[in-house]
Amino acid sequence: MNELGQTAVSAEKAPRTERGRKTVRKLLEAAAQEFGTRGYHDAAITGITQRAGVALGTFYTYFESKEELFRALVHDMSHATRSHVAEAVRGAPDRLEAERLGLAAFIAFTRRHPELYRIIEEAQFVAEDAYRAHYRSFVEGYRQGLAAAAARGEIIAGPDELRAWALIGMSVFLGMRYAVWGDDKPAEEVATEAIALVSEGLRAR
Amino acid sequence: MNELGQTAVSAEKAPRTERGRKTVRKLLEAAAQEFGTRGYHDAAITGITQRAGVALGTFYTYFESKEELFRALVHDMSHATRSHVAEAVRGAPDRLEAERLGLAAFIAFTRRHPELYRIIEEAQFVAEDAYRAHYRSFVEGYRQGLAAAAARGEIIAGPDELRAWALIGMSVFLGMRYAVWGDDKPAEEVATEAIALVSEGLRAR
Amino acid sequence: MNELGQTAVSAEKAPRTERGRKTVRKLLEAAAQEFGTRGYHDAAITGITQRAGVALGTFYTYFESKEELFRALVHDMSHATRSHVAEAVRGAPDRLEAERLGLAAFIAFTRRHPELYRIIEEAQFVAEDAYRAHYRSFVEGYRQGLAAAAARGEIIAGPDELRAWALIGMSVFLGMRYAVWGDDKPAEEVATEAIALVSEGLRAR
Amino acid sequence: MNELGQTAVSAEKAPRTERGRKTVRKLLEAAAQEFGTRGYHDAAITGITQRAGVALGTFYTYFESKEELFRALVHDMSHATRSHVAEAVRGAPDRLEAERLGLAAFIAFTRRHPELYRIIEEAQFVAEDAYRAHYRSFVEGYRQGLAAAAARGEIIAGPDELRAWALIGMSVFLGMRYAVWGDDKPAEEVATEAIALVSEGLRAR
DNA sequence: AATGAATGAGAGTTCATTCAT
DNA sequence: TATGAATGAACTCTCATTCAT
Repeated sequence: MNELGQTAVSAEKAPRTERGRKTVRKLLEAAAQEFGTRGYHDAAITGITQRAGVALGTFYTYFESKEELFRALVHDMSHATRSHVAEAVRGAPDRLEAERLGLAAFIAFTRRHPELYRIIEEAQFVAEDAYRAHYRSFVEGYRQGLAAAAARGEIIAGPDELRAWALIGMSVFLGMRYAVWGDDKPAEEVATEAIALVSEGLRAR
Repeated sequence: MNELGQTAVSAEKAPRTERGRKTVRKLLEAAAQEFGTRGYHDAAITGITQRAGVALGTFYTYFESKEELFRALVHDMSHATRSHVAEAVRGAPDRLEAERLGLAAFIAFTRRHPELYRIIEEAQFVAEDAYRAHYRSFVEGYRQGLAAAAARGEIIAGPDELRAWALIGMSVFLGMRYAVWGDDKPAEEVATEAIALVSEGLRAR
Repeated sequence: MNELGQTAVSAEKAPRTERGRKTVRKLLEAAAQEFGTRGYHDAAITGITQRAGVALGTFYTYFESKEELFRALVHDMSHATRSHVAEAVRGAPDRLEAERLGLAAFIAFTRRHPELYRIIEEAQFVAEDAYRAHYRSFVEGYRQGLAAAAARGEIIAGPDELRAWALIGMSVFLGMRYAVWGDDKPAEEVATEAIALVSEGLRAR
Repeated sequence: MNELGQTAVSAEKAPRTERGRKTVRKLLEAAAQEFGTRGYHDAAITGITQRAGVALGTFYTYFESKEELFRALVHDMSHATRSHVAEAVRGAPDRLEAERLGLAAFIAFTRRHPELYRIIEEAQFVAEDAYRAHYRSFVEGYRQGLAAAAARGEIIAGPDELRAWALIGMSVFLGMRYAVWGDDKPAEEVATEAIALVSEGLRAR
């Protein structure tokens, strides 16, 4: 979440001074709170500017519209989530361990930033293209990871894109259940149990 | 979708004649269209009543508010989805085949009724309790199925609730990708490939 | 309040059977409750028909409109109030005692039927002509009483109409204060003290 | 009536600039017209904003709701009425003359501002607490005046609160009859005759 | 760069009244 | 006589956006 503000606001409205950059950052942080807790439609521009401690008009000094800001936020958060997971995975000895570490990191991150989860998921109904772009990126990275692992013989070969969607769907729902709705199971444990499922499979031997 | 109207509207406003029941049904069908295509917030009561071919006020003869109707719809659709899948699974020779049949049915159903998918998922942001109730029911049924199969020795034992969440998350995302967003892979094939993943696992042997 | 239904509803809609008359009476009683407790604008026709235990449409079998019913009620209640006071005054030995008895009766009556007070006063804003007619009748009777008493030498002569308005205004406000808002002083006492004021006057002698 | 705007609107919505204060004043004046001539329920927000020459939304920049504005108006007008009467009474040689001057001023004021009379009386049915507060204040001032006069020996002793209610009721009804409904008797004359009644009393001597 | 007053389209909701049964 | 479904005009209130200062 320290990545907020990375996204370029429209050239026209980009802040030109340090003071301006600071205001933009305050607005983005306030917006993440407001959208995350009240949802896109109940969020009010005045709510955002009040949280940010600036006047209403200031919002439009830096953003074209409510939706544009929301998109910027989705973009930032997509990046934040994906890079957080990628970071956690780095240096894993093999793909299955990478899976486990990535999932654990995702659960833990979602637990710390549930508003981020909400914003991304709500994008499905507010800025569908941004939502699709998020998951396409996620899937593409995942797919490559699986393909490389299969090539290395660490996992069995299979339809990588579909497997990526399946594994991401699994992760998202586990995040919803064990990070957003409840925290009745440690992130590590959630990850270990879920990865056991997809590593070994269900079939009795 | 032929189940619409099952849900009791508030006793106060329940229709007392056949004519009334027919009107309620028309409104529910119209609402499914309107909410499904435009989303909750862009959907307008006038849009619903126009589709239904009744006057605006008629809506309020049978429903307390836009949100109450939405909840009724989520409830109906939750039921429709779950019973459709349950039906498809009936008579499967074993659990893994049941999984495959259930997933294929879910994908196919979602392909036929994408508005239903959208309504349920949007409930997350409009009527969260109804959304949670939907997935809790779904998970509970799933969990029992897994527990029974494990007891029969058809699948290996494991944390059934978590496995249920994982498998449902997988299904929902595959439905989104291969039913709502695209139909570039037959439902049967999606199901077969996904179930192969969770049956056999990823680990190379 | 047992006088309800005296007023003829419009000839067109007058009940023709005993059953019909009973329904009209139920509606009038229900309306007195509904208007008296909720006020004219918050009162709903459905509220009246529900209290009366009849269907909505039945209302329009006997009344032209909400306002017509309200007028009928004001008319009935004006009559009820005035005849109740007139009754109490009958047989008083002199005018000042008649004043006292009339005021005590008015306060006691208002205490038993605050909804009646409210309906008449609200008529000022809903059916002003009916309101004016009520007080004109009241004043006219009062004026005649004062004129006769002055002729008999029981009270000093003076501008009778104005004195009637003044005495009625006094009574209405005492009713509001000591019957509708609070009952912290017996009706008899209120009457005795108020009549002492207008009998003897304020001037120290 | 030149006191409009004294009442603080909710801190949240208070105008922060001179321009804003002017707009609030325009709205209050327009509202007094609209409520006074059409009554609370027939008054429309658009009617108020049109009279004020501002857009509809501007109303909600400064007021929470129609009712809140009405309450603000009742508050202002209560103050205006009471201070107008208090002003007229100042410097009266004795209490009975004060009564006469106060009543004459009240009648004359009501004749100039009948909408004010209507707004206060209608408050009984729209904002009863504000209505009660108005008369409680009025009575309290009155009661103190009577008690002081009795202590000075100008009037005979008696139950001051009840006498205050009685005298105010008398005044209000005389205002209704001789200021709002008709002006067929000069205010001075109304006051002189009415005060004669309560000074000397009715009893023949 | 920042402010906050002003705008007005648009939405949900109410409810007296009508009318077919 | 009684029912209750259907109607739609009317109204209050919201809030993203504009703009003069």
